[in-house]
Amino acid sequence: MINVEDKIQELKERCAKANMRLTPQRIEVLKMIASVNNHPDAETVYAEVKKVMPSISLDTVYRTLTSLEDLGLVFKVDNELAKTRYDADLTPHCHFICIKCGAVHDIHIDNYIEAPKESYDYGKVLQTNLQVKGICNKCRG
Amino acid sequence: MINVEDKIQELKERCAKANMRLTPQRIEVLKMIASVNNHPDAETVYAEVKKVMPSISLDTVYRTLTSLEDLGLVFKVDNELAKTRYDADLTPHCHFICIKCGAVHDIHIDNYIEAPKESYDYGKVLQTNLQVKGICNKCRG
DNA sequence: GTCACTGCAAATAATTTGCAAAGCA
DNA sequence: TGCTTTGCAAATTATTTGCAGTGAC
Repeated sequence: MINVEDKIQELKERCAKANMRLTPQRIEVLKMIASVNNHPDAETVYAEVKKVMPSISLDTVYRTLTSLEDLGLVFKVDNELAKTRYDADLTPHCHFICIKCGAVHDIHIDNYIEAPKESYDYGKVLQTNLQVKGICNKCRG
Repeated sequence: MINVEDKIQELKERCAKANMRLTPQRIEVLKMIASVNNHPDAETVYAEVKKVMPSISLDTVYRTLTSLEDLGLVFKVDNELAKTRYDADLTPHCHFICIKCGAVHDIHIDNYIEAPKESYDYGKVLQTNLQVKGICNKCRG
């Protein structure tokens, strides 16, 4: 379980470091995401935050989520890329995905990645993919 | 490297089994994806296939990609979900993602997932996530 | 011959952006 | 006070869908 207070503290520090302002909207959005254990989308975050801050707008939620990701406080689940890309290589593999520019690099690994046993409880397993997210050398400058 | 001819053979067999027709559009789209080693998006596939089949339309490419995914011949890279979802848990973890309904389940694992050494050549690593794709029990019926 | 598939055009839905006002540092 | 951020509304962009004609089986 995530400690929400710690998260807010992180936000405070990282905003200061990045010359970004600590607005009540950012606090509420982060608080919401940190306190649920599912993976809400922007609309869900919006609906929930609206309960305690009725004046917030959906586009601020979108912008705030982007800011929080830039600060490294939240991550997208399976959706770093704007456009959907396809791969015909079905063997388990590994991708490095840049969260800035969306570049995808194949990473070749010797040892086979196996799906955890628990996976099979959820349904039929078709593919496993270890994704490593970060900022690529080009975007780091 | 993927053997394109084998892929087309698979397509033939799976179409027959699924009562789907083996159209030249499906053959060309699959041939294209199987023969490149990057991860093209729909627009790129379209541009490339248009060279050998000028009459093909972009929406057929979209529909074909969906069909190929249903047949288990191609997979989406980091984009199974229509809406972007966010997660504030930054510890390496594991998700089961249903390619039909988009449901996301956390999978709890004991052994830490480490990013392959090669990852660090591509840039600064921020997060690792093992994703297991498949069809959840609900969608299997 | 039948029914799935295609191409066209129009619709949809998520996300982004320009701008003026507001508020954190 | 100055510059980042917000809310509003309008725009953008990837993707989807209805429909009539076409072609695989």
